[in-house]
Amino acid sequence: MPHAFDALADPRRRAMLEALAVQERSVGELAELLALRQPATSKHLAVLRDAGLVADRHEGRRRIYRLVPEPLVEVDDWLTPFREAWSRRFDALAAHLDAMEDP
Amino acid sequence: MPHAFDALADPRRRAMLEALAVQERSVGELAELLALRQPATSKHLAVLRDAGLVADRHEGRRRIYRLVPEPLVEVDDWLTPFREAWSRRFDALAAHLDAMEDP
DNA sequence: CACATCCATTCCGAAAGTGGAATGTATTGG
DNA sequence: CCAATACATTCCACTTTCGGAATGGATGTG
Repeated sequence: MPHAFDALADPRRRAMLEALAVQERSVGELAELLALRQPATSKHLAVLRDAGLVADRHEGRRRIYRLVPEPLVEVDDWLTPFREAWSRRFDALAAHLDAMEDP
Repeated sequence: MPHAFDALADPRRRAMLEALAVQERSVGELAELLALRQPATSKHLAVLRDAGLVADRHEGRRRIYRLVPEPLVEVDDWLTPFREAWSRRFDALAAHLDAMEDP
């Protein structure tokens, strides 16, 4: 089972997640949205499912995929130690701008 | 030039960024920290550099790498539309727990 | 000026990711 | 029951990625 970061490396898979964040969708709808063929779409969805980022249910002969946001929370948590690093940057920039305004 | 998400897919590169978030380090120090050989370390650093996640400067015959957090801000921004999705989940969970406490 | 150190780069071979075509399976419609 | 629809899966070629070994360049040291 791969990590969420592995699944997020592909831009089409990120686009799938963006689409699923709006509403759940079938494989065919996702394929049309991303201009992908059906097998490629199913394979990308399998990667997302293995990473726990999507889940699916059956509805007639269609398969409806929905977003599972929990792994993205882990990504968000991973970013936490870095937020301090870039807030330091913004603080430095703000101080610099203040110094420019103050003659 | 690859996207930040491509660089983040590898766990060792993520560990490098974590180490560089604490302080800047030379290639040799990173190699020892991650138990990688020097060429492998340099290659991973090249990926991070191409993604704009690190920068380097020369200090004698050593090369010192430092974190460049800006691309991580983009990752953070990408997560924004999803935060609503998982806050909805937490709200639903909280409501559920409230209902359990309330007989 | 040798010689060692620190690192980037190149050249392999192995492994993994990706798309297309074909095939298999379950469900629906006639 | 038979054909069509909606997917998943398998097989195959192609490309990319990755590590190790070897090499080369630049900077110190004696």
